Amino acid sequence: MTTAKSDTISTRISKTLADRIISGAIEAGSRLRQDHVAEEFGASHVPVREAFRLLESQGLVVSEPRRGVRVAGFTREEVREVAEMRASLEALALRNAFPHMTKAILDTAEEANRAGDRAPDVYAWEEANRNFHRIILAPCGMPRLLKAIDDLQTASARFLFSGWRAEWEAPTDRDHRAILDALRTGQADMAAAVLARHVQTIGQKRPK
Amino acid sequence: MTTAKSDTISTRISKTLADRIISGAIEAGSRLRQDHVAEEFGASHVPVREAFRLLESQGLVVSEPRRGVRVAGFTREEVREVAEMRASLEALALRNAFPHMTKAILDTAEEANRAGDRAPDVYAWEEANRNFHRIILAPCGMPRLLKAIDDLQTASARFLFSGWRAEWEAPTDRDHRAILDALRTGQADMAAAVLARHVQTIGQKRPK
DNA sequence: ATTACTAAAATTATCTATAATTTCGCAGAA
DNA sequence: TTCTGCGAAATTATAGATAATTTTAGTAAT
Repeated sequence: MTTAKSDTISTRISKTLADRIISGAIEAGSRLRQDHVAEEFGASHVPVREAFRLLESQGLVVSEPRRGVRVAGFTREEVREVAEMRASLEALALRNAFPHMTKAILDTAEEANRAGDRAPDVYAWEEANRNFHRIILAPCGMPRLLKAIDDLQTASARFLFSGWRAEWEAPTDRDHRAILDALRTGQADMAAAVLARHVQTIGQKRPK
Repeated sequence: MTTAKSDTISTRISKTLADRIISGAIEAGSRLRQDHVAEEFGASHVPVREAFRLLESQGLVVSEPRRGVRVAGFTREEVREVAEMRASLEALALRNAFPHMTKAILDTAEEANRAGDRAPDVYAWEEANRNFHRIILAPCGMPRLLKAIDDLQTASARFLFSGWRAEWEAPTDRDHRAILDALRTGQADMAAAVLARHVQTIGQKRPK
């Protein structure tokens, strides 16, 4: 949410646009015109083009050679694809994180989980949910994997905010607790299995 | 290898640099200076910057805000990471490709496999190997997944060419045949399991 | 009414120039 | 010798201008 301090103009533009795409402020399929974006941000279009490339690598826009970029659409198929990739990669990350898991980490994760329970709206809930996943996966120490998961989580969030899912229901939190319990009792494979199933359910709710 | 016809200058530059990084012509850790690259390609540095972003998204270079880009290094850890991600994602792709598998596809894969046997050098072998994997995974029809796998295969190829692995030994081909056999006899899970194990062995040879 | 063609407008991609930042080497002090 | 600070050179990042391509709109022909 908070774009933090990001030195270069391209990244600042990129993050702002990403927020808009994820929140649904810019709808899928609409064109992004570099001059207009540049003017809005008071910049030239060179950093805008680089921001577009950033967004492209996250799968938020698609770019055709001389025809500009447009916000990536997401069909039921694409949502399922992202969910399956997340399930696969998050399970992998969790199995690798397991040997480095400490009580402190699990406690922090539990706190993130509670923050989700207290969340007043879907945006706050999404942030807490994302934090929970990040906290339990980060100890794997595999940066490339974590980056990939992060991009997939962004795509998932986009889906979540799109209104396909009317309410963010409670079962997810139950899953989170089940994962923590499994980790606490040393059942790595069980935890990974629950996590994989948990992530996949995200792609199955409310087929529009 | 053949860069094909790629309209924009950035992509042409990007592909050429990618080839050099993969083949080891540019070694890990060395800086890429935009002016020098621009001069070599007879272009300005604007498209060069975009090419850098492309390479960054593939994980071939790392970029620090005002300090330029350098060729991504690969430690034993990173190689293992890529191998595990490949194993996980290729298994997922294969399970999803299975329902769409046809005899024609399997025959084409077998032909790619034979091409690997006939390969005169490691570069030709790598191309045949990559084709084999692509052919059996493409029917899954999940573009984002296939793109991710493709980038990981590129990283693997880099490792293969780096000389860590002295010779590209035969067991891989045996694995390929085992995968084809499992697919032909309808054992999807078996095929996926062999594929996952097969990919992981790539990261375990010759620890320098 | 619909299609095809042409010209104008808008937009993308690139180049050249400029500003800002970092790197590198060297001088001087501890 | 080793560390610190200053200044020049190199390099990155952005701006402004230009060329090339695509889109749009309007007109004429079927």
